[in-house]
Amino acid sequence: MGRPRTPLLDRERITTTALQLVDEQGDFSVPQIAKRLGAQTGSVYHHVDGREGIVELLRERVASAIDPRTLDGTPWDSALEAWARSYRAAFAAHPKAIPLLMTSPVRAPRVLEQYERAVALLLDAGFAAAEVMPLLIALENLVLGSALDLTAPETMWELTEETPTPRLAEALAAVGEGRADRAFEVGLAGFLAHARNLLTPGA
Amino acid sequence: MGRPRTPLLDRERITTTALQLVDEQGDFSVPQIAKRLGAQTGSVYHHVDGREGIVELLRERVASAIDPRTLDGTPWDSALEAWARSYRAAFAAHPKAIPLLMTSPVRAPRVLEQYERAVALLLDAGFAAAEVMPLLIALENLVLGSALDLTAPETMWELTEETPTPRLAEALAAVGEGRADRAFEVGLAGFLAHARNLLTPGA
DNA sequence: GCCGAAACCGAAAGCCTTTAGGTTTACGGG
DNA sequence: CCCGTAAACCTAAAGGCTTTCGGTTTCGGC
Repeated sequence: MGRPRTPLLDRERITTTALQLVDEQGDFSVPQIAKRLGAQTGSVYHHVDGREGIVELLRERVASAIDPRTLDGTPWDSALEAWARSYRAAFAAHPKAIPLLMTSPVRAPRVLEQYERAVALLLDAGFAAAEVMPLLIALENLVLGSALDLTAPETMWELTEETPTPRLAEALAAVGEGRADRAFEVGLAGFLAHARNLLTPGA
Repeated sequence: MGRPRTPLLDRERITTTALQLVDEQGDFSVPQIAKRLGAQTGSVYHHVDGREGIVELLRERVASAIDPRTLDGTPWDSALEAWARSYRAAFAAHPKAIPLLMTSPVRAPRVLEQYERAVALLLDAGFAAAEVMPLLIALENLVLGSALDLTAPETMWELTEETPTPRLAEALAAVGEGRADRAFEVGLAGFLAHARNLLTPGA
């Protein structure tokens, strides 16, 4: 006991282990992390700001896969589309983490910076200040919502025989594998068309 | 002790108390419910299928405010729009319940029936079977996402002084009060336009 | 070589979910 | 009217979680 010769814990390893647990189970706990890293539960708290702090580390880790250069592209709508796709791909790589990340406020600097740049992109494109956030929020809802769908169909609707829903079952069967992807494409196309029309009506 | 002359607990009262707690705190626990109803924790489990069962009761309760007659309207796009607004209003009445309801599968018969009828509406309108679910999922994402925004601005982004985000702050200030509502309107308009164009291209 | 800081352990408080067995009351059939 | 069964509640407990606190050993800078 006492301080070990080579450290057992650090923020990197804690984050990696937490993400592994989330990918496997859809959730994590501090004792689980400690056990996998061969340490005691309490020791984790020396490196991290409580459970919420670990969630924030997960957010940074997942969001680090978003390519910020997409926001440098032109024209603005192509840049926004590329950003949305990169955003979605990052979260799609860890679909089970999405419920965890959607329900707590965004504190992570990396993520806030991306939004700062997205706001700048739209303002520079000529959107009114009051229009920008509604657009970005709508886009975020689209990205996260459709990424949430990636956690298997059964996760969202649980069809039972007591409640017959033949046409719902039919529609679910018809769309097949790429269900979540198609919902994303549908939503994204609609969003971009509407945004373009907002900027230059009837163009 | 023993069986009381007049019952302390039933599913109705448990649901109502749970919803009160969620409206106040954004969450509930079984001991909290029991305490408010003057019973012991374990007794609640005689009426309800565990914590998950209470969540499902909450879903039914909240969703019961959705007006199913909206889906009977014509034309299909007006009906869908009315349904989306009613759907959103129901969840907007209990914004803090949304994180709880978004992360667990839908089992509630009342809710499944609504989806069954929405599918029927779109199929009868002429949409291809494979198109229906992507559309409904996109709409659901829009409704729940923008309803989630209603839980106060601070809940979503926590701006700190260490990470300067002037233009994000500017955009947030510019949109002001009705932020979530505007995001919904923007998203809904875009969605409907896109759906109409899917059915009759270029009309 | 010393001393403060860092990293870990052990233990504990206080919450939670869920199950099990015991006790009293209500209700329906004989 | 009586009696047995089922319902509704309580007490108790197991096992998990988050978080804090004090103690112990090791590292690193001076």
